Amino acid sequence: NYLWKEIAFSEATKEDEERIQLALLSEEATPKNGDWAVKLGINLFYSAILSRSPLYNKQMPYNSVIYSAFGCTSPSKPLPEAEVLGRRVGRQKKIVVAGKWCGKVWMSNQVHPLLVQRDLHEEERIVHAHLNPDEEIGRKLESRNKAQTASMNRTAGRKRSSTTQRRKPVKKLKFEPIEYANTDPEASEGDKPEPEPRSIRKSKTQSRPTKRGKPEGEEIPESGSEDSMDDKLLLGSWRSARSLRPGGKVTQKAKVQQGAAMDSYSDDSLDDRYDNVQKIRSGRKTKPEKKPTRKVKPQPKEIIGGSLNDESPRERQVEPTISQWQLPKKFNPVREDEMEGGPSTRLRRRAREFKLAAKRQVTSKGKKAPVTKDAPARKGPKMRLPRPRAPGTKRPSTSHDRDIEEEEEGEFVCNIEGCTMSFGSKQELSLHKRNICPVKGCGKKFFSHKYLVQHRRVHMDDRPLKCPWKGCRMTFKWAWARTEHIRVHTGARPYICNEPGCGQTFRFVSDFSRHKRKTGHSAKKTRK
Amino acid sequence: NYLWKEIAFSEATKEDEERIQLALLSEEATPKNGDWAVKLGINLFYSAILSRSPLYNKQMPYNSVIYSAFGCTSPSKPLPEAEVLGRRVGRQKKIVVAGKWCGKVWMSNQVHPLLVQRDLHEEERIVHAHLNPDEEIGRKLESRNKAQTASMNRTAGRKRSSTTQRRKPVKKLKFEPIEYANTDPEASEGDKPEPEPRSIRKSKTQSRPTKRGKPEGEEIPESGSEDSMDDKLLLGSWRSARSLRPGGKVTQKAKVQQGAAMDSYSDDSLDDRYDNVQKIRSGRKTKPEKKPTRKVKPQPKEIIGGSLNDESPRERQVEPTISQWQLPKKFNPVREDEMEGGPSTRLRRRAREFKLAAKRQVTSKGKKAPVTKDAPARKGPKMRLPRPRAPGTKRPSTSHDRDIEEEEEGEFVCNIEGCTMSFGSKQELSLHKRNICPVKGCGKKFFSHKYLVQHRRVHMDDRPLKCPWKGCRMTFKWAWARTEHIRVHTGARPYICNEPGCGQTFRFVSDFSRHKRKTGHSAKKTRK
DNA sequence: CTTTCTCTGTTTTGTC
DNA sequence: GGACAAAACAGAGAAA
DNA sequence: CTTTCTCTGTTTTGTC
DNA sequence: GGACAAAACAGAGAAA
Repeated sequence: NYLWKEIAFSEATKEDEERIQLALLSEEATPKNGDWAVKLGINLFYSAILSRSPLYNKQMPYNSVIYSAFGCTSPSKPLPEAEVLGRRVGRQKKIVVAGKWCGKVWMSNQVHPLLVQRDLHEEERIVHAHLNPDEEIGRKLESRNKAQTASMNRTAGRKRSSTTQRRKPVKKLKFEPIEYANTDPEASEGDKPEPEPRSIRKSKTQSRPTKRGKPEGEEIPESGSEDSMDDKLLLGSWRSARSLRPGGKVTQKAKVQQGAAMDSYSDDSLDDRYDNVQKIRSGRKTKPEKKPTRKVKPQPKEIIGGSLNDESPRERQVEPTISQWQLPKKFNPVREDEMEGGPSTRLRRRAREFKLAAKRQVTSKGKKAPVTKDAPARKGPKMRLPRPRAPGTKRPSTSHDRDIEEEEEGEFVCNIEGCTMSFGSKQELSLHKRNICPVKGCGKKFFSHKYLVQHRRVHMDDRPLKCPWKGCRMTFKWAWARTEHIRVHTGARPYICNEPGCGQTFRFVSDFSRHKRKTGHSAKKTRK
Repeated sequence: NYLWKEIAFSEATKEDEERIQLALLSEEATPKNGDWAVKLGINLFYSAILSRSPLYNKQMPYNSVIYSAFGCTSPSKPLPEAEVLGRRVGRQKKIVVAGKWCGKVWMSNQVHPLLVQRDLHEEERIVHAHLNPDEEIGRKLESRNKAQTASMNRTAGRKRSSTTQRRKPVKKLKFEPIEYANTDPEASEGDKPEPEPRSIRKSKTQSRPTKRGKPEGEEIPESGSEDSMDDKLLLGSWRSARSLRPGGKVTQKAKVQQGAAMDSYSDDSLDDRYDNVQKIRSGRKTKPEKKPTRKVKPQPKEIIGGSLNDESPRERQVEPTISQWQLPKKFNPVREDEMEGGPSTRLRRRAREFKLAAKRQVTSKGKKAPVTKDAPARKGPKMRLPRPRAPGTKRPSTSHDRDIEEEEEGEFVCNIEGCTMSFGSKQELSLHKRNICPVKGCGKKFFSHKYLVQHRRVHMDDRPLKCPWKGCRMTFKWAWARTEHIRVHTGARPYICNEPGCGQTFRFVSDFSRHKRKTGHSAKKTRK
């Protein structure tokens, strides 16, 4: 029973604004909509509703404009139009560093570029400049309909019934969402690794070798440093065949280059790099590989003694000592765990699962594996000081010292297809060949042997993928985690429910998938 | 007017506990003490007081035992003795992941090993196992006085008057604090770099070359990969002479190795690695190098256009685009800044200083520096795709892609003593030689030319030093920051005021130094 | 105001 | 179609 | 319970 | 003593 006016928000009177504010309180006003803005990844109404809750204002970085327009202030005291030539004034107490902390606080100062108020020309430029993968499609829309986008934030707050398209882009918008919802073409591109000049991808040339799974000519050091690129991070009992085969010893040179590829964004590039994993010492029982808690376990005396006795003032390093504190599980003498092959499910079970898996773990604990005797005590110094050096020479700097453990161990090499992993004990190799992670306390079983290699990163501390956002310190083990994380910065909500009349948007696959599961919406895939 | 009982806390009656609780509320009960516990880095009384404030319980990770004993619960309802064989039960809702986030939340679940309750034998083992640099001296004390430590948390809550030493360690404790206060011998060791096999330290052999500051025989690629180790991170206009001289071009190989030394803990090892810095384009005015804000600046159209036009679906990368969003300052056409040499103070001025420095910055903006023309537009694609590659070959994975910028630019090489830096413009070199940071918006002046090289890391996003704590993701640019951060985990408070009767402890130099400044305590240095 | 903690330019310490 | 890598999904799950 | 966001084992998509 | 690197200091300053 109200005749909707069609005016730009900037021209709205106080009365209009009050009416908008009231509309937001209405019961019928559900936060799901089919607005075209949603198709761009911005649910204005939804955001406006949330903006009125003090709980959520920090969680809407990209919605600061909406927030200032429809936020918690009482309708009678409309917020000042805070936009001056694209800069917001006031409001924020202090200019928050972008990415100082990549948490809620951090985000509260960012504005989605599509929401930045400015004149149309500037708008176009910024939109172009600020594109990111998740907004790619949005940008295409944008360039076709600048005027619309520029005035976008003035159309917020209308009722759902008025959200059907009133401007030119109508038809295009109707079609675009399909692509927009599920493709991040450039994010994918961004994750592409720098191809190794030649020698890295040789796994392709090795067509199912039946014995030892190792192609010939592999260790030819033709390309020198590049060739040893993926022999980095030689942690513990797993290591790549290449570093192993030539002499059974990893060269110092290879060690120096360990960190070389640390920071490529490619998920896959990890595969080559994670050719090593946390050390497993079958002679000692370890705690389940779960996050350390404050519980401190008693530890065998002689081990600690050995570690401490090593301290010559010059040679002793801080990391090994600290590591021992951090990782009491490593030396945990408790022996009640049993292993009989880990679980194998489509989905992870976490935390609780770990404990169970740990119980099931490790059958033959009596037999000592080769070369595992006094390793723990010698570990620190050994790994930090590969060999005595002349005074005045620098040690080659190894990367991620805390993650690197010595690469002695017996040679139990996997002979499966393209697999080049080796282990310190027959048992570990056996588990590995049955697609079971041999890490103590893990014991998970996988459908794919290939994945087993990637799985190792779960047990390592390295997080080689970095958020590309300036100043953001977030790091990741998985490319997908990074891909989705970036949306925290961009504010993109690329998942849009196709259900007629729903139009809910989601920033993360997981939430979209839950939505579909619960509501039954969008049974068919949005994409293709 | 109360006769102090000397009983173990575990044997205290409810009445005793109530009395203790009340004592904590007393006005005379000041949080500074000279208790022996303080000498061990733990101020029990102080902690007990703080533990009663809900504001602080999260900030006392290492004090959870104290917290549960003297915390906020009302005296009439004494907390359950929550320690069972060294594991705390109840209280904590869930086992918090150690280091999932290295913030307040993270720490709230840790217990200082010296506070863990268990039998004496276990205690000894744990204390040894959990040593960290800052606790080194404490450990020595500890091993001499096990019994004392084991019962430590039962002696809390007494009045100050009773804190003078009642047990054997008295005399030793009187002497130890001197060393304990200021030395972290092992933390220092931990930060030692891995020395480069030979070629890195050659700056020593180059004794004050007068022209171009470059020793002969430098570019001999004898040690191959090791030699190029410190030519990593060739960002922008600064780069090391070594990568420059051999051919004026950085080899792809060198690039591949960029990340190699990323994670050594050495502060100094950074020096060799940070031979490059953010790109400065003298042809364009940039914003002061300060943390990005949400303000989005209008940008020159042609630049954006150039950037966007580059997008072939395969070649376009995500990082460059995002970088442009993140770094609008890079393209900021505002031209009001002036440069006339930065400030030179003993202490940093931050934030505000930046703005001032920016104003003073950059004198000769009219002259175009060589080779700076269209760099911005081409930057992204160029740096991501050093050259066309055959399909199917991987790109060499560069580390920290977001930090790397192309290394074209003119050759303005510093000829100062051991300096090997080069710049894209005469102006930049000139500033550099006057010990002024040529980064736009910085312009700080330094006392030491050497430090200028280290200073570059301030302008880079890389944080190659990692917290060695298991699971902690904190990263640092400065070794000292890391060294002090580790105390967050260990709970160590190695700074102890020597003023008779004061005995206050501090975890960070800064706080200690403020204490001394304000109180006049400990005018003479604690250490030697 | 407080406490906790990080950043960084200069000073101090340590080593050769 | 096959093989393979890259990307995405879909759940679990932590945190507030 | 909610929303926001990360982790990871498997599935889907893309490329050759 | 000198030169140099490594460590520490001492302030600023952010955050709660």
